[in-house]
Amino acid sequence: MSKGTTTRRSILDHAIALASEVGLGGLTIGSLAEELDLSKSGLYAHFGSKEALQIQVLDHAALNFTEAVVRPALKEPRGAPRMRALFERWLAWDRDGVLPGGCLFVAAASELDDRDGPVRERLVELQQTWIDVVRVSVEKGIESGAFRRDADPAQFAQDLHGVMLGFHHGARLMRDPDAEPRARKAFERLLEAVAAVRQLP
Amino acid sequence: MSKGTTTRRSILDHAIALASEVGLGGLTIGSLAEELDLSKSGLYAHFGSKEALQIQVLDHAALNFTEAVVRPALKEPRGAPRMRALFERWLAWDRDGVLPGGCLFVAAASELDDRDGPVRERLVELQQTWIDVVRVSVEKGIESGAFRRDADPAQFAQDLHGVMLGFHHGARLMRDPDAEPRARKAFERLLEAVAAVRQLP
DNA sequence: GACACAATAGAACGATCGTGCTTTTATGGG
DNA sequence: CCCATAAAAGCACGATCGTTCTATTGTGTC
Repeated sequence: MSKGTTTRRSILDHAIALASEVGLGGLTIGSLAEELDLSKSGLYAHFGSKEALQIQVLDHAALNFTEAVVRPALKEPRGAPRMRALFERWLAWDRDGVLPGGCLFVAAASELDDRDGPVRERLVELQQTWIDVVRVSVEKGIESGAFRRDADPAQFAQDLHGVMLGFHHGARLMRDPDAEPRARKAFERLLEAVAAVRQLP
Repeated sequence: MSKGTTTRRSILDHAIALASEVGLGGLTIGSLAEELDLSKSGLYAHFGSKEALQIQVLDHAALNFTEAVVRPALKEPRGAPRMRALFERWLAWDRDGVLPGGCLFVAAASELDDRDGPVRERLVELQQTWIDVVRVSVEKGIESGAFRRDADPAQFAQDLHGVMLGFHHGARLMRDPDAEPRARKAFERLLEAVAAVRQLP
């Protein structure tokens, strides 16, 4: 791997950590360069603009997210186990992942939700694929008979996302130690609502 | 009302609108002054520091929120009607209130959730009183017999907050027109779960 | 209408922002 | 080892940031 790619990756690693705390807009070339013992211009040359840096930060975080949350969860069997893996791995990612400020996308979502431009558009794309992962997982659960035929996958996706955001708010901002068990309880109730009635043997 | 109080209020009105779009950190004295045809120093003199401005912005928004959401809802009868009023009025406040960027506290929460200092502390206080409004409303519902005795008010508060955040994400960032009906459905399910079994006459 | 004082303006400060240009240093294939 | 090229540094730019100071304008009171 060439030198440039190595340092670029190192920059992005630090950048996603920093952005998870101060937001994508709070990211500054100067502070990032200082943290990495690089010159501003040296760092800047890797991206060409702050906007390009922000987009690559989102992409880099999405890659990490896929590896840490999505891919392992999709190896679980369809139905409840897969949903539970998605949920539990997201919890772990937000709670004690590499990002000190928790899930970067939670911060980016409310930061960019009423701004326009390419950064917002990229975030929407990434968030849509995440929503789709959940939605499709529910659909597969229905097909395999684990979930009720009348379950609403899109509804489940929004509900689950709400549980996650409620957890993030309770745990991160309010520092409520009960936020996590409550999130688990809420998740289990969502799951019960879509679970197929067990066939008596 | 003295001149100073008038302009101060006008400043705060514009500031909460601006902050709902760009965040509390994105607020700048310069842009705010320009929008109000004031000099930077003239505006600045009203607050003495940006931190003080941010705190007053939060307080001002909380006052508006109480008037628009909490107070009217608390006039509704205990139980489901009051909960529904809290929820519906919050929806309206986030959807088409005076703030172009939606609920300011949603933006502030994920912006400040891993920063320290007096602004964060003030936000936590305000958010706690909101959470408490929901929690206590459930408790009153239990006392009045409208809700099950084994309902968990704190759990309901976090769940409801999650539904709201899920709606905000779906509607604001994803611009999904189905986010609102889904949020309503999620709310009704929360309500059903705590509703007392109806007594047969 | 004069006078105390509140409200606003004006100008400047050091710092930092994103960005461009030029030069130096490091890398790696022939 | 040479040398084209990649990577990084150095420096400067205009703009804007929050903040402070002093001066000017406005308001309300006896």
